[in-house]
Amino acid sequence: MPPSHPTGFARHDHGHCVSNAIQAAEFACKARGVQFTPVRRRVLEILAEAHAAMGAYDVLARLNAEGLGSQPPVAYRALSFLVEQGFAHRIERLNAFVACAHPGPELGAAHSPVFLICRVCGTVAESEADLGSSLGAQAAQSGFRIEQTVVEAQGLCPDCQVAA
Amino acid sequence: MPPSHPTGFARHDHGHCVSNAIQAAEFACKARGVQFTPVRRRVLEILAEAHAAMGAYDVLARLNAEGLGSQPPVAYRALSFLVEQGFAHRIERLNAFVACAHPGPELGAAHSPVFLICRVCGTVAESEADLGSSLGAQAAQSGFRIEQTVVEAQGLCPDCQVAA
DNA sequence: CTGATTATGTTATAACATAACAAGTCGGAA
DNA sequence: TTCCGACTTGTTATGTTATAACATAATCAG
Repeated sequence: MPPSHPTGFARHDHGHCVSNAIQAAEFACKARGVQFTPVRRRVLEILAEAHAAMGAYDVLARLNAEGLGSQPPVAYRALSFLVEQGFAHRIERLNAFVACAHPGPELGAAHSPVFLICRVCGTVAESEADLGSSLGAQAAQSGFRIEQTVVEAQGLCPDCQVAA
Repeated sequence: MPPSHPTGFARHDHGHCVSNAIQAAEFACKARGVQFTPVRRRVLEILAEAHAAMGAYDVLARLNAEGLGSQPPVAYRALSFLVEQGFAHRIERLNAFVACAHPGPELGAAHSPVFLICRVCGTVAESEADLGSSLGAQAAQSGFRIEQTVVEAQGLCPDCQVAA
């Protein structure tokens, strides 16, 4: 993917947002006493740079090219770690992964993100809309206790609407 | 799965709800001028009887046992048809399929269902909660046009909460 | 009947994911 | 220092989910 990509479909300084994400993750790892190893760091960088959903095998190909691992488990382990720590998210719909778009100091704090996926360009935006709470209330009425929510909307991003 | 399963986690007459679903689908297919072939009918029956999410290969195994097809594309084509027509839904989180729980005359009318997935027993309930509209409004503010929404919540159903 | 359309059968392979075990790394306790 | 234990990575093999591509058969309108 070329530089200068949308987050929430707005232009931004991309190199800056990548280094932000890495720093925030590094900080969070120290605070939690978990290791931010070279493979894990590099995978997060790759995701953040792409700024789009990437399949595990796409990530693996990049790692491989850099000598950081050549077998699927290497990529899946790093991705699982990043998802567990809240540094990245899995997009079920695409069998793919994206860097978390909210790399603040509270990175990884439980949030139930909403993803907007453009079906043309594949860009994924992480929206702030919090549906989890209202959904939880509704579900509680039927006696169901929600632990985790996946919300993924597919459609057309602003740019691709213009192009069409 | 054994008989007598929950919908929305409430007991109900299961045989009745299966035949309901089939009749509604048959009616809808006539109205739309599409074919409700034996394979498609049988796959919908299998899903409705299971009343839980089934993988494509589980469905295929059943078809195979009945001489209705032995190769993956047979199952995937039937499932795609059912999903397109709104007779069934795909659960992204599980890579699996369920019969639509709302087999009324307007079967397949665009609804953006919310699924409650029990992580213990695997039962899937289709909730009426409509988050799609509020989400669409939010997304519109950022210029994104939503065409389809997936909402899947994982947690504990009433029965499994008691058991725990 | 004929040709267009739609559905199914079949082979092969692509794409996604994990089990299981070996080997290396690193910090702290003895 | 040396050992141990926890964690991470390397590697092989395999399991699971999904589709491309092409051949055959059923259906239907004209």
